[in-house]
Amino acid sequence: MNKDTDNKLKLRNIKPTAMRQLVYDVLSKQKKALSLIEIEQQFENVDRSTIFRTLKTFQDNLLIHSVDDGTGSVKYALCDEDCTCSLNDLHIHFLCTKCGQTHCMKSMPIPNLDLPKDFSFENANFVVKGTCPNCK
Amino acid sequence: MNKDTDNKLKLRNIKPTAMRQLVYDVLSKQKKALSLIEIEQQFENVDRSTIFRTLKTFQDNLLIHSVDDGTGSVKYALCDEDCTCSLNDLHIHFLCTKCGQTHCMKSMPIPNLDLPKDFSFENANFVVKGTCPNCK
DNA sequence: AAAACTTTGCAACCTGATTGCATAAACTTT
DNA sequence: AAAGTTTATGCAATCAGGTTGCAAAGTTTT
Repeated sequence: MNKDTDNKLKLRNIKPTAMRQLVYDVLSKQKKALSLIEIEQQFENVDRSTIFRTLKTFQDNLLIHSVDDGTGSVKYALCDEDCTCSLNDLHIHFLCTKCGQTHCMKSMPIPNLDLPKDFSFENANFVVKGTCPNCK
Repeated sequence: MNKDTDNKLKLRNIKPTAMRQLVYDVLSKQKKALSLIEIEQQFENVDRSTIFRTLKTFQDNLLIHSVDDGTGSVKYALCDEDCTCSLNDLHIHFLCTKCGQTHCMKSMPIPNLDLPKDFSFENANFVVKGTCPNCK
């Protein structure tokens, strides 16, 4: 029962159940973004749908954001504490084609775009693929 | 038996079977990118796996490119005639959140990026979401 | 036209995501 | 603190898109 985790959840108006604390802790221990399955594998006997719903709750409350990196499974990563999941918080994600890890490039915001007339910008998913420093 | 389609396929070293001509024609009639399922629905009695393999052949031979727009189904669109599916040919795709259509923004190349040291750039998928002119 | 290769159709399967429903746990209200 | 209400969890089942194995049909080569 981690007091710190507890607070992080409460700050986002998420009732800190045991399950949620566990999932939060898994995410916070990782620098990379994790898939539902990867999170599931961190536990022995936790049901997939529970984690699924936990992640949904987290995402609805802006505690985490998701990335579709094109590998077929959506990845999840903690947001920064001041994140509101709005345009300013969008950033590039990097998928290493060797180790398969997906990194949040929080220092690289999605670039500004001049969309053609009458196209509106709401959101964006920008995934760069290549080799990460570890696999170089 | 369309002579023109026939040539387009041959130019890419694809044997122009009836099936392939049909799939090509469906793609060329559309401005937007189409999913496997959407293509399947254009026909009465064509097997999904055949279309799947047709698309694979097309993609292997650089006749089409695919986009993962995050909707859960990969979309396919014809490449330009001079496309080599290399970095220069990468462009932004736009997913309209109202009509669900995915457009190739061929006039909008993927912007240049300064990746942190030791990250290499191989490829990128940049999908912008918003409202398209039709749905405005 | 026989042999060799390619394409197609069918059925089956896989994986990740998602839902329905019943039980369990946590809050509320009296 | 008991009864009632809401919320969270676990299990089983389902769904959708993607993908493969295999045999039949169609092509090409010899």
